[in-house]
Amino acid sequence: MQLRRADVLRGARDLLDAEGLDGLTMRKLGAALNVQAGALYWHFAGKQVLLEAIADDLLAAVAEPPPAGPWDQRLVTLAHKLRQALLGVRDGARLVAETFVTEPNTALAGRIGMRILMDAGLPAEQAAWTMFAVGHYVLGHTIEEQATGPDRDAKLAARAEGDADLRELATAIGADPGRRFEFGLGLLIDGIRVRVGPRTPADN
Amino acid sequence: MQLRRADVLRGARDLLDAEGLDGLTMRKLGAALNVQAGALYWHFAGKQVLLEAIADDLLAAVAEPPPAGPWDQRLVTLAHKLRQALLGVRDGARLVAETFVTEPNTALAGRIGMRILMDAGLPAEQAAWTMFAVGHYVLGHTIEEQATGPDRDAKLAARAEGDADLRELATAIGADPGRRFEFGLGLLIDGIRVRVGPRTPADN
DNA sequence: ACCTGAACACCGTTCAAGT
DNA sequence: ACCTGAACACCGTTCAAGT
Repeated sequence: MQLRRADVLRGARDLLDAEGLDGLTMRKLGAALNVQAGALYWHFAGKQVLLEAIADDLLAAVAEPPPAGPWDQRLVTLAHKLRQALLGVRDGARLVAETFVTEPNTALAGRIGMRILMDAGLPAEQAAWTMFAVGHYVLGHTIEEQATGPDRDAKLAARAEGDADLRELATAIGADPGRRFEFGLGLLIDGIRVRVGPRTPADN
Repeated sequence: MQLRRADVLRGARDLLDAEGLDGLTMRKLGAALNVQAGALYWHFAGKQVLLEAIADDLLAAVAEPPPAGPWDQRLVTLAHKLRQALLGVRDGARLVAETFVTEPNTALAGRIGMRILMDAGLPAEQAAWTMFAVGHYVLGHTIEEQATGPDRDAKLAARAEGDADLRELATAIGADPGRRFEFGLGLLIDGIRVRVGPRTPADN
């Protein structure tokens, strides 16, 4: 049974989950698919291209617009879908960060967010810049969230000895990432609201 | 003349600027310092440790608090210093993203931001979470900003054919990164203001 | 204390040759 | 059309041995 492009993609995702981004090598991927490493180059032009394909695959779920509703709710939904997409595979955020806006689906996600904000009354440029800000926040947050901290929290805690502020910081980073994400997203939404103007009853 | 730890660090930074993160290898670094690659392991336990040292070095400038003043102004100053620090070397943001909160100076920067916000009246946990959000935004933005787009803008522009929204997005990403950064930071600041409460004359 | 030389176990990528 | 085998030019890391 022959290898198809989709098989390579799925194998790469599995290997990524198992070994992390640094452990994902063409040779291991070949072995996992019972094929020589060189054979992969028939399906993908190079490792970089393969990584981009995985990244784009990951973001496919973000390519369709959230259901109608008030702009802030729609935007929150979009941001959550983006985070969930990045969390869909180990080191997903780092992977996307290294290929970023190149892929079709990233652009589509940006397009959708822009529409939401333009419908809310923002001019095109502001809408675009706002989406960049939201995207950057989500990406930064998720990279940190996925940074495997086997010793990370311990290291920070060790350094926090005798420094009340650092102790507080260490505790805060140990909190549920989902709630932290929500909080930061709320800051952005409130900031956007200042520019959009308060909701009117007509928005429903 | 013997090699000192600081020489290795400086050499690594120079090589990073010249070759980028992917081009920074122990062997090339050795060659640049007129030394065998193995010799570097006397000064640093491994490449990872060296990278972390560069990252921490980069963030040293952020470790001291901005001058007194209104909280929003101080926070903006801090965020700018952070961005400038990451821009201090090629791929600086990606580098820091891969080692993140582990380093002393990152923690110190967080501590400083926390103090600013607590002085402004925020409870400790909210102050910490707010700083994470600001940090994640800055990191995400700067990663994108440094993503060498030799073809990136061109790729996006090509895909934008016949899609007015995508064209708008492509134009917006071509804008001055500094102004884009400012805009997104402004969103966050405004969001924080909602929680801190409006400035009073006593803040000066 | 600091470095060399040489090895070990890996990489990504290419490409003739096979089927 | 799809893959093997084998090579090429690299990696990070270790470690005896030198000075």
